Amino acid sequence: MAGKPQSRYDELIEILRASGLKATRQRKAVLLALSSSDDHPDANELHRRTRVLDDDVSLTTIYRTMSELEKNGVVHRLSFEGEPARFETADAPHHDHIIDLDTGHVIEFQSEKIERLQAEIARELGYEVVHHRLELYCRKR
Amino acid sequence: MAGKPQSRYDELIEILRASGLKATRQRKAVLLALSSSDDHPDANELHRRTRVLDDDVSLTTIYRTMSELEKNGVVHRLSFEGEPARFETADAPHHDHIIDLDTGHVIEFQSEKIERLQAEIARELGYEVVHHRLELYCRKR
DNA sequence: TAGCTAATTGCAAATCATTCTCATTTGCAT
DNA sequence: ATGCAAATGAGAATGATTTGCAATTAGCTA
Ligand SMILES: [Mn+2]
Ligand SMILES: [Mn+2]
Ligand SMILES: [Zn+2]
Ligand SMILES: [Zn+2]
Repeated sequence: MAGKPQSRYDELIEILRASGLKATRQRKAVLLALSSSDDHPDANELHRRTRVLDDDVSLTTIYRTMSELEKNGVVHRLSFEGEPARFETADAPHHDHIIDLDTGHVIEFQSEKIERLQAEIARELGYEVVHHRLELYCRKR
Repeated sequence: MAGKPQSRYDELIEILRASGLKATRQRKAVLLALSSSDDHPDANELHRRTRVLDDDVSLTTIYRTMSELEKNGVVHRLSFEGEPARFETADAPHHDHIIDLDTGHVIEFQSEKIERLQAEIARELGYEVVHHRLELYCRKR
């Protein structure tokens, strides 16, 4: 019986185990790299960041790990217009994104009202929202 | 001086001309195929439908025409999770989409409230919404 | 109507992101 | 320490979309 995780490192191992995955050297590095990121890296960028921590992790493993963790709700896959997929850990509370069309910067926001309206609209049509995607492509005013 | 378009056919020609494009046999066929569709075909499906009208149009031209018309706001490109891009004419009033996760069916909806909230949120952050994307991935309840 | 020319087209090759194959390695339960 | 299913890296494969280029054509002008 495992006790409470004693360190960040043990925490990562626990997250992986909880997802039914072996806590490999590579996965620990990828997950540490992603959870240390406060932005939304794509696979290549995440690969670069992971290599800083452990230089022997392949891009293939980045993709595989993201897919596995996505299945288990540990990470979210974002796909903005015409760009390769980006990733973020799913530990922060739900939010949606504003994409600055000029700079490419991504800003997060939350709107309880919008969330409620979405559910309402779906319900009226006989549906229940499993998940959704809301992106605002904007320009500074 | 061109008068009012006399037929559906002339209408298409006019739309193309207004976009600064030559009204080629191929483009007329693609645009007719798309504007006759009441769903959201992807490039291959649109290619099939176009060939019914004119059997000599390449898939490349489908892609090129969609890109040109998208630039001119005549068509919208939709990209749902993990699927190839789909297209729709931009003549209908703005709406967003519900994707039935079980059947793949796409349902359209409009919510003036949500649209307003989006603009409001962006404004508060110093932005103005150029366009957005709202997709509800749902299941029947 | 004929001729001109830049725009357009089809085809094949190229790109790009992502996935798959498979031989080799490794985590971890016993 | 041992065994084996799971995981990994390298490279090939895939699928959607774009691009290069030589041949064709729309839409002027004369
Ligand atoms: Mn985010
Ligand atoms: Mn639609
Ligand atoms: Zn949301
Ligand atoms: Zn909308």
